[in-house]
Formats: sequence, structure tokens, C-alpha cells
Amino acid sequence: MQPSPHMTGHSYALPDMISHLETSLPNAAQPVLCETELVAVLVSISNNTPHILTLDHGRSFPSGPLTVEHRSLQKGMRNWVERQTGLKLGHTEQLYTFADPLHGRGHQMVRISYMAFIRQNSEHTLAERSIYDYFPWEDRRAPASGPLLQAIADRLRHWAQDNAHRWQRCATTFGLDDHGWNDELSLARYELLWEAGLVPESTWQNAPLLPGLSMHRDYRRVLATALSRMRAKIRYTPAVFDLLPQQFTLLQLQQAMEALAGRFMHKQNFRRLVQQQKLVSRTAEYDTPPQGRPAQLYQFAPQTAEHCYLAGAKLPLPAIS
Amino acid sequence: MQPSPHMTGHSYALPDMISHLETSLPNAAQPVLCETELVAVLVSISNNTPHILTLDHGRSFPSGPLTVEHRSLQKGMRNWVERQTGLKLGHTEQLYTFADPLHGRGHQMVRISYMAFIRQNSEHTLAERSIYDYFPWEDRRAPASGPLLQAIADRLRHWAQDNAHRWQRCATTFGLDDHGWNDELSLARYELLWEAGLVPESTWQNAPLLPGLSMHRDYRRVLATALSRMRAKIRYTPAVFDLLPQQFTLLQLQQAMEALAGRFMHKQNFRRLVQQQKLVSRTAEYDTPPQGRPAQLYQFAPQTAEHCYLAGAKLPLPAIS
DNA sequence: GCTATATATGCTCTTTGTGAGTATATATAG
DNA sequence: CTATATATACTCACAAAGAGCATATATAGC
Repeated sequence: MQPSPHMTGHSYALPDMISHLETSLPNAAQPVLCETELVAVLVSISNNTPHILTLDHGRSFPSGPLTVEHRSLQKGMRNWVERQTGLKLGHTEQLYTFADPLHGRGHQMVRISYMAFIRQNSEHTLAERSIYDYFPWEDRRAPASGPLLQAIADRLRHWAQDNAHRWQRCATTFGLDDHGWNDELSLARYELLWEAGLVPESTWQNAPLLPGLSMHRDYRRVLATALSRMRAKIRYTPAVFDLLPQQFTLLQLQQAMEALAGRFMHKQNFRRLVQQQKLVSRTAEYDTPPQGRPAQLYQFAPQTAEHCYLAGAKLPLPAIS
Repeated sequence: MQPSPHMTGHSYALPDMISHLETSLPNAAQPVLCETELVAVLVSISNNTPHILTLDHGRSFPSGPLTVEHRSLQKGMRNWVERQTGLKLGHTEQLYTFADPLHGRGHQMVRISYMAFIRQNSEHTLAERSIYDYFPWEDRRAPASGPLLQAIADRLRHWAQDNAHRWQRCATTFGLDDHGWNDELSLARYELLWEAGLVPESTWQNAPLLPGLSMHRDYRRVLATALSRMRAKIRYTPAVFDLLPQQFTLLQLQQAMEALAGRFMHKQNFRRLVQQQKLVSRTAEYDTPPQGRPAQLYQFAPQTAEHCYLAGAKLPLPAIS
């Protein structure tokens, strides 16, 4: 091992304030208590598009209070959502914790957000909304995304004016000039649009706003975080399989990846990659489509796929303009 | 845009329980309040090794209560740490939020952990500990890591017994058999050792424990999370530069990357990559080492490195091997 | 039968990135 | 003059990725 300094086993003498912190106690005079809420971003795929399960006309996520019996936050969230909605949750991860300052009473509100995958065709009573209804520019598969991106570029250029550094940021996050489009930067893109005053949540507004549904509180930002995370996650974990039926065709798998990435991929290369990594194993069954040759059904092969790299499957679309 | 179903603008009729949740109110009879604490994992590099700033003989992180005046959690944490320790914080990110169930009184304890980078040679009064004192197996630069990893492999093999799937997990996360070592999996490795009962925090124990300092509560797990995150982060953001002095030699930069990754790198290739991406610009000054030719001092070039944010530009790190 | 459609498979190419090696100036201390 | 470390310039092999071409095969509808 590399030797490291300060290994005497005793910490230095500390100023009072810090020694106090060591006890991890809130100020005894005024213990700061928070209402704490768990927020669930539930994702599933239908119609070749990623959807979220929403409340209040697409403006809110399901959420519930943290209760005392919860052993861990994640377990608590899972149990709670499964009991309330009857849904089985697949891949689950914590997204972000944020606080609302106000709340007239003497305490804050802390919200802990989670993202969870839900298998296709699950039964539930929540309203599904396409994620791309909130971020139309993120779906580069749509023909309309070309002109939309052009319009965004124009407004960003106007916002950046002569500020070269600011324009650099716009160009790299939105894949302008000769930069490439990076699908994992959806959070950065949303934040940039927020800064530029092009979304209704901005504290100031700048010219006509962009299309796209808005949400309560910071929820649209949470959704952008979720989109970034899921796009990153499916690259190097087998999480996609929690969105698909137990058995699926290779085209379904590819389309699920395309739905999440918001881009089309090269079919032959995709299959080559998937199969040479032994991510899936074929079943005896076939899927009969309305037209064309029946497709072999596959299933996820978890034993050989502790870590997988579906990354190579991110193909650029024919250059848009 | 892809058309998406359920766009009627009205959510379905909801069961009572869920409509209730929509209001985001905790059970009126028993509002669940939490003590909320901010935990800071402060990282800096000294002696070519990543260190954390600790309290209580290396067993605890600085932490403090969330107070009412904080506008955002991140801002609150920054202000609080900077006021208490006098340190300037560089790259900061939220790590994870976790809860302790007990606390005799009627409420839980919620801890929100952050990681922040601190520039080399900063003045402070906290005790520094090498991160690799907590996870000796994570520093593959150390000669001792070879035998240690061998010993770990043996004990994991014993734990896995004939459970092939379990051994698969061990092999891929620890780079055994013919799998490569992936430095970003440090959290997964810690969790696996925890499961196998090889660390003192495990709820059960299995044969002699591994070397490595322990910490209070879940803090060692938080530290493993921090290590994973920082290794992932420096790959595609210029965050490393917040750990180095304003001016540095290319060797210093390489050694900082090596320290975080826990691996050695090929000097010529490293320089080739750094320079062709224009991440740094040379200054007029030189560093005079005790021996050898003076090294040119460089500085971070933020204008071209927003571009580094991800135009496919990555800081070189050893690939998995 | 034929056609349209979509699955399934095999095979080239080129380009890029990367890991690794060799060689050789150059500047300083002792 | 030597040891040391910076700095720079190459080459080479190899794998992976992006892209294209070709061709079976199986179904439905006409």
C-alpha cells in the first residue's frame, strides 16, 4: 500500500464548532425537523416510447410519506408503491434528494426521488405519458425533432449573443456545430434551456417558450435526471430487460433501446453485439407478427450477463438539419 | 414526435389511497418528521493518494444539521462546510440519501451525503486518511494488492462454494478468471464483501476479516459510493482539476488520475490524449524538481474543456484489463 | 403461384482508439 | 560525466465500432 500521512490514529485538535458536529446532533435549541416524502418516477415502455406513470394530468409523480416502519428507504419505497399500485418494480435506483424551503411551519420539506422500471403491459390505474411529451427535442427518431432542434439552436444563439464560452456550452450539450449528439446529456440540456429562459419553469422568460409539458415543483427537472440516468444505465447494465416482457424478439429489444436512447440503431451491428455477449438465450417459441416471418423469442440470460455493454449500439442518425 | 397513448389530459379514476397521495401529505394523524443531516465526504490528494477529511480517528465524516435558511441542499452544504472549515469546495455532487430507522423518539434520521473535491495543499484542521486505508484492495498500484486480491479470491471462492451464479458475480466484480478489473465497481466490490461476511460491518461474519479501516454507521459504504463516483466522474468531466493546484505538471496530472483510479498508466499515451484534446494550456513557468529536467507547468483550459464535458472527449484512464 | 414484409444470417470493408514499444533530444543536480 | 526526469516523435498490432452488401427464410394477402 502507498504510505499515507496523518495515520497517527488521533485527529487533530478541533475548533469547538467542529467537535460539536462530530456528535451529529442538530442544534439543541431548535431541532430542525423535516417532512420527508418519497417520490417515484415509474418508467415503462409502450408504443415504442418510454412512458412515465403520472398523477394530476401528467403534472405530478406518485409520492408518499416516509413512514416509521421502513427499514431502508429503497425497501420502503418499493413496498409502498407495490402495495398502492399493485405494480412489481424492476430495476430501482435513487435519483436525487431535494428540499423546498418554505412551508410556513417551522420545518422544511425533503423529497427523495427514485426511478423504477416497470415491465411492459403491466396493469395499473395511473395515467401514462410519453417522456418525450415533456422533452420533445430528446427524441431524435421523430422527424419533427430536426426543425425543433434548429429552432432551439437559433434561440440559444440569440441568448448566447457574443458570449463565446456560453455558446460553447450550448454547442456541446446540444450537438451543434460539429459536435455530436450525446443522449446522456438530457439533464444538462434541460438545465441550459432553464438558464436561457426557454421553459416556463425559468425564473425569467426569454421570447416564446419551447413546446413540452410542464410539471409541478421541480418534477420536470427530476424527470430530466431520470432520463439521463436511464440512458446511462442501460449502456452497462442489463436493466432494459426489466422493461421488456419475459420473452421478447430481438427487434423488440432493439426498439426498447432505441426508445430510451431516442435514436435509431443499425440492426445488424446491434444483433452482433447482443449475441456475441450472450446476453440472451433463444426459447423454443416464436412471435407471430401481423406481417412477415415469425420472430424467434428470446429471454434474458442473467447468469452470463452480470455486466453487459450494450453501449456499442448507439448509432448516429443520418445527419439532421 | 411519436404519438403516445393516454394523452387525453385526464388521469384515470384513482383508488382513494392514491388520490390521497396526490396531495403529498403525510398521514394527518401522525406526521412523520425526520431529523435531517448533511454529511460531507471531502476528498483531496496528498502523497499521490486520494485522502478524505475525517473526524473521530477516521471513523466519521464532518456532518451538520440541515437548517432552515438553506436555499438548496447543495448550496446549504457548501456554505456550511466552508464556514466551519475555511475550505473552498471544488466539484460537488450529491451521493446518496439513507435513513436510520430507530431513534427512540417518534422520528427517523435522514442523512444526505455529498462528495466535494478540495484543492491540494489546502489548510485545514481535520485529519486526513488515505481512502485506500479503508479499501486496500482498490489500490492496484501497491505491490501488496496482488497477494491481497489473491486472498480475497480464495475466500470468495469458499463463500461461493458450488453456487455458480454467485461465483460469476465475484469474478466479474473483482476481475477474476479472465474478466478485467473495472475500477468503477468499487461499491459493488464492497457490497459483495459485505454479503460474504468478510468486513466487520457485516451482520454475520465468515472467517478472518479483511484488512481495512472501518467507520461509524453506514459511512464506509458511503465512502465506497464516493470512490465509485469519483472514478466514473473524472472520466468524462474535468473534475480532476479541482484537486490539483492551479498550475501543475503533466506528471502531476497523470499521478492524480492514477491515484484516483488506483492504477498506473502509460505515460506517452496519456500525454498524447491530454494534449490532443486541448484540455490544458502551457504556462510560462516551470517546476524545478529535486532531480532531473524542470517540468513545464500547465493550467486547465476551461474554454476548450466545456467541450470535454462530452464531445467524446475523455480523460484517459486504463481500460478494463 | 407471386409479392410485400420482416426475420435471420453471413460477410466485407474502413476508421478509430488504444495499448505497447522504441528512440532520442533536452535540462538539471551532483 | 552520469543519473534522472522531462519532452517529443514515431511505429506497430489489435480490437471495436460504424457502415454497407448480400441472401436466405417464413408468413400473409392477392
